[in-house]
Parts: sequence; C-alpha cells; structure tokens
Amino acid sequence: MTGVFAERVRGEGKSVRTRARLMDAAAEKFAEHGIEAASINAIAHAADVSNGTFYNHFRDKDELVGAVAFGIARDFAERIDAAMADIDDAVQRVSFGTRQFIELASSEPSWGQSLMRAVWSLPALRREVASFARADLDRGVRDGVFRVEVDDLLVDLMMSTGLMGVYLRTSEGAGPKVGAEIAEHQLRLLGVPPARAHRASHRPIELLAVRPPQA
Amino acid sequence: MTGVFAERVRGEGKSVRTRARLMDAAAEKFAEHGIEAASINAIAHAADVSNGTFYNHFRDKDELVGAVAFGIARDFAERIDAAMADIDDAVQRVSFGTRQFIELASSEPSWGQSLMRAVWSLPALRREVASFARADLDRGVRDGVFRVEVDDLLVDLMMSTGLMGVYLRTSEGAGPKVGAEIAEHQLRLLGVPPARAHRASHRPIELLAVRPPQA
Amino acid sequence: MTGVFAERVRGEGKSVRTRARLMDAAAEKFAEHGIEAASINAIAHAADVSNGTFYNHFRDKDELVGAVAFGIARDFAERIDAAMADIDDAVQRVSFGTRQFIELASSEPSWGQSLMRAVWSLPALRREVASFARADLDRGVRDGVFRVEVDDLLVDLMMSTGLMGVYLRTSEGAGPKVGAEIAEHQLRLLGVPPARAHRASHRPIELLAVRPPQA
Amino acid sequence: MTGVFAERVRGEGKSVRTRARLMDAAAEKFAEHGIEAASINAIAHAADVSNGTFYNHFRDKDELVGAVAFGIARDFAERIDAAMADIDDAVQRVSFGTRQFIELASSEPSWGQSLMRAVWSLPALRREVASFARADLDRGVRDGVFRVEVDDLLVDLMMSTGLMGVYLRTSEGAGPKVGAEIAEHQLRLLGVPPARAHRASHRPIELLAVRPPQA
DNA sequence: CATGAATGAGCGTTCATTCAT
DNA sequence: GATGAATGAACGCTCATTCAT
Repeated sequence: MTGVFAERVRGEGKSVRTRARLMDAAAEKFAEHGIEAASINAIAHAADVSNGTFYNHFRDKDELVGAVAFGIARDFAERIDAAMADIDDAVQRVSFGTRQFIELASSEPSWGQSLMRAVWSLPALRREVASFARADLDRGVRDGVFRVEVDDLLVDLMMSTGLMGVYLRTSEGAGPKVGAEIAEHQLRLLGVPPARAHRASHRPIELLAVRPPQA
Repeated sequence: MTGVFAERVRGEGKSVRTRARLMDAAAEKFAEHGIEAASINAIAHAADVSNGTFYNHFRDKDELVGAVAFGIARDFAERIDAAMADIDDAVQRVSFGTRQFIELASSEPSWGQSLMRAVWSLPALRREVASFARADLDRGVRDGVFRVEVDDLLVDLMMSTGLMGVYLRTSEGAGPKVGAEIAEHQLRLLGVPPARAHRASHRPIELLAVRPPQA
Repeated sequence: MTGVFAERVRGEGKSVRTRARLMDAAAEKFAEHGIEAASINAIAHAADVSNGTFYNHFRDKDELVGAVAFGIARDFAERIDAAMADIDDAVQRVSFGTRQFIELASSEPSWGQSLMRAVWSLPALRREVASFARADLDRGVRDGVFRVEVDDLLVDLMMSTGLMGVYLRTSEGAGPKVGAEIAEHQLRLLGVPPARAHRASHRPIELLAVRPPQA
Repeated sequence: MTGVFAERVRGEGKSVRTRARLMDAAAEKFAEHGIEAASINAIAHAADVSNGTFYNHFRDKDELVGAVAFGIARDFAERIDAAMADIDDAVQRVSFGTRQFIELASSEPSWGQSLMRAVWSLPALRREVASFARADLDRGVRDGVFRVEVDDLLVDLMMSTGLMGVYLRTSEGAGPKVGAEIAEHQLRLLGVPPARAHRASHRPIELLAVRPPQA
C-alpha cells in the first residue's frame, strides 16, 4: 500500500515521487518508535531506496522531520478548512475542527502520531497549529458565545486536549466517540453552557478521512 | 550539590547510595538533552562512578528510565499528599494538587522534564499518575461540587493540561502564575462555576519545592 | 569570472570547453580544502555542469588530478620559457625562472596550491618539473658559472626550495620578496658568489601573472 | 613485529600499551597512502583492536595525528640531541643533525613519512621542528662560521631540503649517502666554504637508528 | 554529449553493553 | 561491588560512480 504523500504526487516527476515516498516511509517510522528512534537507513529501506538517495532529497534528518510534520499539519488544516467553509457559528467551527482533527489523525495513524511527536520538538509547528486553532476562538469571543478571555495559555490547553485525543485514538485504541467528547469538554472550557456544548459537539457530521474509505 | 534521590537515602548502605546517585545523575542528563540523548557513560560520569558500575544497579537503560520516572512520580505524590493532608474540600484539593504538581516539577526542572518525557513511553506511569489524580475527582463528584461525569477520558484531559503546565513552566519560560490559571481552567472543566473556580485556584498557598529554598 | 583553462580554449568545440571548465573548477576546489576534500559533485557544480557530465570527460578523479596538474605545469613552463626567450645568461635564467615560477603560482593561488599538492603524489609530474629546471642548470655548468656538480639530488633540492616558496607565498602570507630571496639562496647553492647571487636575483624584472592584471 | 611506540611502553599499563599500539598502527597507515587516506577503521584493525576502542584513547583523528607527529618529532629531537651532546662546533652540529635526522627517518620509514606528511598540515609541528634546527644556526652565526643572515626563510629552506632528503630516502629508494650530500649543500647555503662543507658533512659518523640494528 | 537521480561502500563517531581484574 | 578497557553494531552522512533518459 503506497502512502498518502506518494498518492498526492502521482504523475509528477521521479524526484518528486521519491521524495514523497521517503516522507511516507518517515511518517511510518516516526509513528512506530518515535522520531529519534527512526534511523535514516530504516526510512530509506522502507521507501525502497538506498540510504544515499535520502540525501539527494533532504539535507539531513531535521529537514525531513520538518517536511513531514509541516506537510501533515498543512494537509489537515486545508482539509478541515475546506470542510467547514460554510460553517459560520464559532461553537460549531471549534467542535467540528477538533472532531475532524482527531479523526483525520486517527484515519492515518502514522500521520497522527508523527504530528503528536513532532509538536514538542518543533516550536514553529506548535505555533502553526496554535494559530490555526486560534482564529475560531477569537471569533467566538467576538460573537459573545465564548465567555472567557482567550490568551496563549488557553490556546495551548485546547491544543493539549486535542493532542491527547489523537494519542488516545491512535495509541490507546479509543473509539471515534472521543472526538466528540473532547470537543464537548473544550467547549465547556470556553464557557459554553454544558447543554449547548453537548448538543453542538455531538451533532452528527460526516467524518473526514485522509484516504477515501473506498481506496 | 548532591541530588534529591541521594538526600533521601543518606545514611543507608553504600550500594543504595550509589544507585541513588545514578538516578540523580540520570534525571539531570535526561532533562539536559532528552532521555535518548543521555548516554550511560555520561550518566555514570556525572554520578562519579565508572560506567561498568552502572550495570551492577540496573539491568539496562530502560530499567533506569523506569526507576527514575516512578521515583519522581512517587516523590511528588507523597509530598503533595502530605501537604494537603488537612484539606477536605475537593475543589481545594484539586486546585492545590495541580498547582503544587506544576510547581514541584518546575522547582527541579530536570525532574519535571524527565517525568514529562517518560509519561508517553511508560503506560504504567501514566496510569499511576492518573489514579493519583482520580481520587479527588471522585470525591468532588460524591460531594456534588463537580457537576460532571468523571471517566477515564476526563482524567486524561486533566493530566494533559497539567503536563502542558509543566512543559510551559520548564521549557517555555512561563512564570509561576500558570499553575493557578491551569487549575482554574481545570475546575471549570469539572463544572465548578467560574467565579468559584477563580477564587479557589488563586487563593494564596505556600508553594512546595523539591528542595527546601534554604538548602 | 571564467578560469584560465577556459580562456585558453575559447572558440573551440563545446566538449573541449566543458572539459576546460571542469579543470578550472577543479583547481579552484583543490586549492580550497585540498585535493582529497574536493568532491566531484562540488567540482561539477562549480563548473556549472551536472555530476554525470564529469564522467564524459574524465575516467575518474585521478585522471582529473593529473590533467589539472600537468596542465598547470605546462602552462607555467610555456609562459616562463617565452618570457625568458632572450635571456642567455644561466645565472639570470635560473633566478628569473624561480622568481617567475613562485610569482605565477601565487598569482593564481588555486593553481599554485594544486601543483604543490599534486607534485608529491604524481612522480611523473615531479620529473617533468625537474627536467624543465635542469636544462638551465646544465647550461650554467657548461658556461662555468655554476661551480657545482649538477645531479638529480641537486635538482630535487632546487625544486624543494622553489616549492617552499610557493607554499610560503600562497599559504603563509609571504610577500613577493620571497621569490627573489629564494632565487638568491638557490644561486649560492649553485656555487655563484654571494654578491653576484644577490645582484642577479634582485634585479628588477617584470613579474608575470597567470591573468593579465587588467582582466 | 611490534612498533616503536609499543616497545617504548612495554611493561606499562594496558591502556598505555593499547594507545601505543594505535599510534604505531597509525604511523604505518599514514605512511602507506597519506594521512587523509588512513581510515580509523583500518588503523584500529592494524592495531588489533576494535574500532570503538580507538575512541577510548583519542578524541578524534586530529588528536591522533598530533600525538603521532609530535611523538615522532620529539623522539627524533631527543635522540639527536643526546647523540651530539659533546659536539660544540656549529658546522659539525648542523651536518650531524641533518644526517641523523634523515637517517633516523629512513630507519623507520613509516615514522619518516608520517612526519613528512604531517608537517604541512600542522603548523605547530613545523614551528617545533624549525625551532629545533634554528638553535645551531644561530650558534654558527655567533661563532662566525655561517656567513649568512639567519632568518625564518632560511630556516624554512633548510627544513625543506631536509624533508626532501627524507622523501628521497624513504619513498624514492635513495641510499644513505643523500644525508651527507644534503648536509653538504645545506652548509654551503649557510656560507661555509665548499671544501669545508664537503669535509664536515662526509666525516664518518655512527648513524643512529630508531631500533637497534639487532632487534 | 548532457543530465541528475540512484547507488552502496565507506567514512568518522557514538554508545549500550561485557568482562577480566 | 567497583572498575574501566574493550567491544562491535549502528548511526548520520559523504562521495565516487553508474545509467536510464
């Protein structure tokens, strides 16, 4: 089974495809035993290229880690953004975003786990993820539905709960319900009344997946 | 300056003291550049023993990591337990526990960071920490002050926010206020009304430190 | 700025020009960090061709090293020969040759250093340089101005002092005077009376440069 | 056949002996194909230890190169110094020193060649060798037997001719006579009249050898 | 001829681990 | 127990070289 990065560049030049294969293999290995434990030899082997080939595409391991982590984060952000383009309500947007984020991450566990592991070693990635989340929080405050002050700390706490969701879903065998439940807890954290938080976060939605279920 | 494990076994046999010195040195090195980057040679050197001696006390590095992490967790638990022995109110206990936990961890950053890094690779450690936290959550539910259902997920979310506090405090330069603020957010998560949550979590308390300030 | 080999083949076929560009780039890289440290990728890149192209022009790195070193040696020999075509006196010829050799080498440090480094690993190159120098030594003996027996050893010593000059001039920051001073020492080595040696070697001459100063 | 460094530490601790074995092996490999071409794996293998052992004794290759080169230089200096302790005449001292230096170097070709190769990459080594040579040159000037001005350049030229002797003797198969002949040339370079230069440099002496001939 | 992605042996170096003393 | 020299597999990375396009 080829990876997601590879699928996205099907038909492009050889170099681009090899690079994508390496990124897929890297995500796989990062998820297995952590980023540090993933050796470049193992990644190259999993990508079916020789170790030397790796260095035709990435200066070093750090560059690879960055490319993979930011690649995943942007992919998630774009998918979620697109899927909630016509949702205006901040409460809906936040709960939808959290649920889809957790679900996307668990639909491709190697991606979810890579992201989770990278976020602690790449401050820039943390900022990127945080700023993505923040927009809707600010909107909710403006609209008067979030009765809290939104500061950096609150955003970090939202993120930590979201990541815990990814962890439980990908590493602890949690089921798809945790997304909704975490979204509900987050809404309460934002000052949304419990009943509305529950209702909003459990509203049935079509869950995204990195790969179409049929593939 | 001798480490905390060493202080706790002062007066015991030489073997016990050597083991403790190794654990102190390990915590130090773990915090410096991460657990994986800490070499046993460097730990042994920092503990002022030869590298071979290490293997008289630990089967391998994993055993050391476990011993250090559990040692730290138990130390924290005992200190916090003792310090809140005469607090009965669950609201107070939870906010006190969180604040002290974050503060203890940041009073000895090498311990806090070691704990944070180990918690994701040692499921048993996570369970231990969770079960420690859970007791007071259940008490609050029984007492009717936490108007939520306490399940494993909620405990995990509490833990993730607490660990985020440790991270911000030890790695991102956050000040001592984050402890109180995180406690406040946690109380709201538990269904405590905002005003009370704020009041309870900002009540002045005497913050613990792994080492007495005078030492 | 194009290199000297390239300039000498301006107007010739494309293949010849590519080969010359590679040789210029090689001399540049050899001088920068030594022959061994110069990678073929880096040389090809500096020559603005792909790495594969290199192997259309040279069997391997050794062949390149040889081509560059002999190319430089011949270039120097031709320039010096031409410049002293109308000098008959052996004393003058030797001192002129040494001074120009050192000055040429330092006017294009990458060439001088490449030559210096190659001379110890390419015996044939050493012989070539030696035989070039030898002609005038024999002439001086025939003319009775060099009162020594000229044998292989003496030629080697002359060469070693000349190369020391190149080294001092290109690697140790020595000024243009060393050429004259070394020539003077060499003349004394050849049995020329000190006063004459001094006079002959310090006579003002127009120093050559690999590239015309105006270019 | 064990190496010279090893012989000098026979009977000392294991660590010292292993270090000496590594230095002997290194000199051997340095001489074979140059310092850069000598891999640490090959050196360790030649010393009959595993590659990892190398790093228990030297921080890196540079440290090894330094230890070997300075070790050899000091050994030579001490032997020569001792052997000419009772020679007062500067003319004798210079010619004796040069002849013994070249002979010592060729009695242990791997040492001579290592020294020759290291001298161009270790400026400190060049300075050390130069300063050793300089003392007798200054003495000769004071005594009025060297009728030249002794400056850095002259010392460098003396050195370059001496090293050429080592090269010819160890790499080009030159016989033991070159030592005397080079010494003669050097004396003339120092302004000693040809006849005296010849006489002084060809006086029969007992040539040193790094190892006693019988071993 | 030129290209440049791919190769894989080899490099210097690290490190958990063993074991004779 | 404690020592510390020795081990050797594994690491990240480089580079001369090949070859399909």
